[in-house]
Amino acid sequence: MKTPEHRSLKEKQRQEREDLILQVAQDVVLEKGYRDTSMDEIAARVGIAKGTLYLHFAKKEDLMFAFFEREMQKFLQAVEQPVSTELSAQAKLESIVSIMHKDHTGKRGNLLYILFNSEDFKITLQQKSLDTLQRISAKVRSYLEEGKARGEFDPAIPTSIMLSSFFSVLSPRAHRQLFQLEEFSHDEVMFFVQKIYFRGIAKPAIVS
Amino acid sequence: MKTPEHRSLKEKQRQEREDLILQVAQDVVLEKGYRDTSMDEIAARVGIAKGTLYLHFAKKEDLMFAFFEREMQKFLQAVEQPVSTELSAQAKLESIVSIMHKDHTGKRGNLLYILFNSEDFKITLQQKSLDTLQRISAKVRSYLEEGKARGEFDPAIPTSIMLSSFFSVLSPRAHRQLFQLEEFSHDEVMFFVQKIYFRGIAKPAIVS
Amino acid sequence: MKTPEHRSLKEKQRQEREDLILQVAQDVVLEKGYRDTSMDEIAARVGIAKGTLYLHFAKKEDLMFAFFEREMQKFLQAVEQPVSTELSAQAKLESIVSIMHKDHTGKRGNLLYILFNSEDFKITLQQKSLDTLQRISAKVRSYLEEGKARGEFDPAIPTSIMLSSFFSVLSPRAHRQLFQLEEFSHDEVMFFVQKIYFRGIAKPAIVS
Amino acid sequence: MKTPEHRSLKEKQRQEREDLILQVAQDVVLEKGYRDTSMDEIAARVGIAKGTLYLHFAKKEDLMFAFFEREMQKFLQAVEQPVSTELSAQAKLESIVSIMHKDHTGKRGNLLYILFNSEDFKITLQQKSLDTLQRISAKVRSYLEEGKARGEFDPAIPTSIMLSSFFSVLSPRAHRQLFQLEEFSHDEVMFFVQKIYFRGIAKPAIVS
DNA sequence: AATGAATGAGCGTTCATTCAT
DNA sequence: TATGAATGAACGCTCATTCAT
Repeated sequence: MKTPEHRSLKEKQRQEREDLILQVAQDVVLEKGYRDTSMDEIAARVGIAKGTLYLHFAKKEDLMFAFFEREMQKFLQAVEQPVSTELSAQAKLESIVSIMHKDHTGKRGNLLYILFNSEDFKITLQQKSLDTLQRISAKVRSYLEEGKARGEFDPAIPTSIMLSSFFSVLSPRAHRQLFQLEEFSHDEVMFFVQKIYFRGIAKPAIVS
Repeated sequence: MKTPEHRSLKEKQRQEREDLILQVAQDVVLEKGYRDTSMDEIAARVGIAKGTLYLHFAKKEDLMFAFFEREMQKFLQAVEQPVSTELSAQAKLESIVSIMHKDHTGKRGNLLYILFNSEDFKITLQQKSLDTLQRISAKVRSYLEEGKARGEFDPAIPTSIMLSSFFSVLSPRAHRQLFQLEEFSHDEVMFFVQKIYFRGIAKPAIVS
Repeated sequence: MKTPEHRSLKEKQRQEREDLILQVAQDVVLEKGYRDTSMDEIAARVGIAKGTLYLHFAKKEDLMFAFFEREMQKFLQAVEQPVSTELSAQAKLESIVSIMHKDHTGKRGNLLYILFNSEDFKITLQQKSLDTLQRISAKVRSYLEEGKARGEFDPAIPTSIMLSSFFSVLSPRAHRQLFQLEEFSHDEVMFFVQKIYFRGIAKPAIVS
Repeated sequence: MKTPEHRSLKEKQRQEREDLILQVAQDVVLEKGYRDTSMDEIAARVGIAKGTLYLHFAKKEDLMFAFFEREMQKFLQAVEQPVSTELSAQAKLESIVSIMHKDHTGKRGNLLYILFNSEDFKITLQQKSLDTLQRISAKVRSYLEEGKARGEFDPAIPTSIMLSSFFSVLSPRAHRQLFQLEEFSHDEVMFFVQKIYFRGIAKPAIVS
């Protein structure tokens, strides 16, 4: 007899397993990269048969994409969280940076980076909607524009270039070597990097 | 009869072929990425047999590494070129940036990026000496220190963090999307990015 | 409480489901062929779990064989239907041809053909009794003999060869290309094919 | 040093191996059918590595198609051999039948039949040109038309239907059971089958 | 030294069959 | 009894590497 309890138990177990698969996949991808991560190895590490993997994800790419999308969605949600309009544009952007760096081990950032740059995965990424990524970009862009309008940021610098620089210099991946060296704490690094970035885009004082 | 001349002639030919192989490998990797570059294709494009490739490089990774190393050496030589000591630290760093971007198509930058991030190659790279990369870093670091000493750059920001930011925000790859969109020219982009970076690390004017 | 009624009710339901499975299997095999018919799809279309399929048929081949056998039985029954003895042998054979072609879409004929020629199924077919097929053959053979005895058919042609020719030229599958082209109607095609066949085996007029 | 002799020796060996592969493939397909013939098994039986198979044929289908096309080409050539115009249409068609039955074991006929009817292979066949098949058909059709014009065959029967019947009743496959039973010799069977067919399509004597 | 045919481990994916529930 | 999640052997195909010539 099927009761809702049964169903939800099954569903819960299924979800747990799916999470485990994604977790293991993440580990392997971090170790070996996208191409060298085989479905065999993921299955073996999870402790299930290869076929079982395919009950959860129809293709290798789907597995990887599931992870990627899940993370990006979390990011998007955090980014689109309503923020007090009284905050400065810089403060709003800093809150986004802090979301990006929430994961202290940097695992997530590394993983997204690997997937984002993987030769094969790029195709999947293009096929599937880039919507989430674009919405994230759009939010950052809107804060940059707002900062310009408010006189915080230099209107002479194109917003696109500010945006591109934002993601390149403030992403967790960019400074992973520093984090590993442990010369500085994660927070210290980010404090200085943000200092550099926000000074860099700041509206220059008027020199008479 | 084997004479030294013979030997060196042979040796010269061998060297030339090796260069050709590396050149071709570069082209193919740029077109297809690391994993989709097959030894077959390299051999075919060079016009030699696949076996001959293996007389020069025992493994695919070795070939790629040789190539990577060669590019880094070129870069290092350019970077270590003596520069007029009268130049500002910023000017010296800008000349390094211009070396990084010398190649307008971004070929070299892309290539190094692909290899540097390539999944299997990472391991090779870690095993082999990172000496060349470190010497390049050291040079940039020395200019940064010099800038601090001269009062150009903010001594409050750790040099390591300046260095890490330098490579993340000023590398050709970082802004490849902008280059592709062709909203801005390559030079425009680099002009603004450098503006951001150097303002970002500049010694702040004393506020009384 | 298990009563005979219960048993037979259950048994009846079981039988109904088995028929449904066979019916569905037929549809899928016709659409996709033997090998591309998966147990998954059959179960899904029937609306039962895959495991349940295996309570009825231990192997895929068994299911297919059951189905094959059922069709052949239907055919045999039709063929063995008593016929007026006054009919000519040719008329009797023509009624068998019309049974073979009864189904205008050629469904049954196609199906038997697919199974009969299907690669893996061949083996099963050989292992299981070919009894039904032989009884059908025997009936046709008896009509051919009868026709010879009556002076309708040429006694100089061995009956085996007439039989073999009967099934090869009069089977629905043989002329499927013609049916598809729709240059001729199904009935037209069969009219002419039978004309060819029966003229071919007819007792020749005595040439003085 | 490469001499023409070397090349041609290599080429000869290659050709021999290719023939061997096709031979083995034929055996396996005859035993197991198209789908159940695995590249692994072919390689194992030939005594080469699986990869080597792919040096000769890029896809499983290509291997099968190579065989199919080769046989059909042979057939076409024989069929298009110039024939004395003085021969009757029937004699011309009989010579085609004798070509079809040249292979006494019937192996070739069976193989072509299996391929021609294989669910997967059909696609390949449709993609590749059906030119050869059509040219063979065209030849037979032209002889049938000729026979009608000459008063040999019945003009009341559509040529398409004669053609379809020709291939269904006169193909080696149609009577394979008879050949196996060895009740009659191959030639006897064909003698009678042709008798049936040609009588069947003959122009009827005028009945006054 | 140079060749390129041959190798075979490895890949992603499928699906008939099993079995704990 | 009925389920459907889990299995794992098998498939077609690729390609870095080897080795007889």
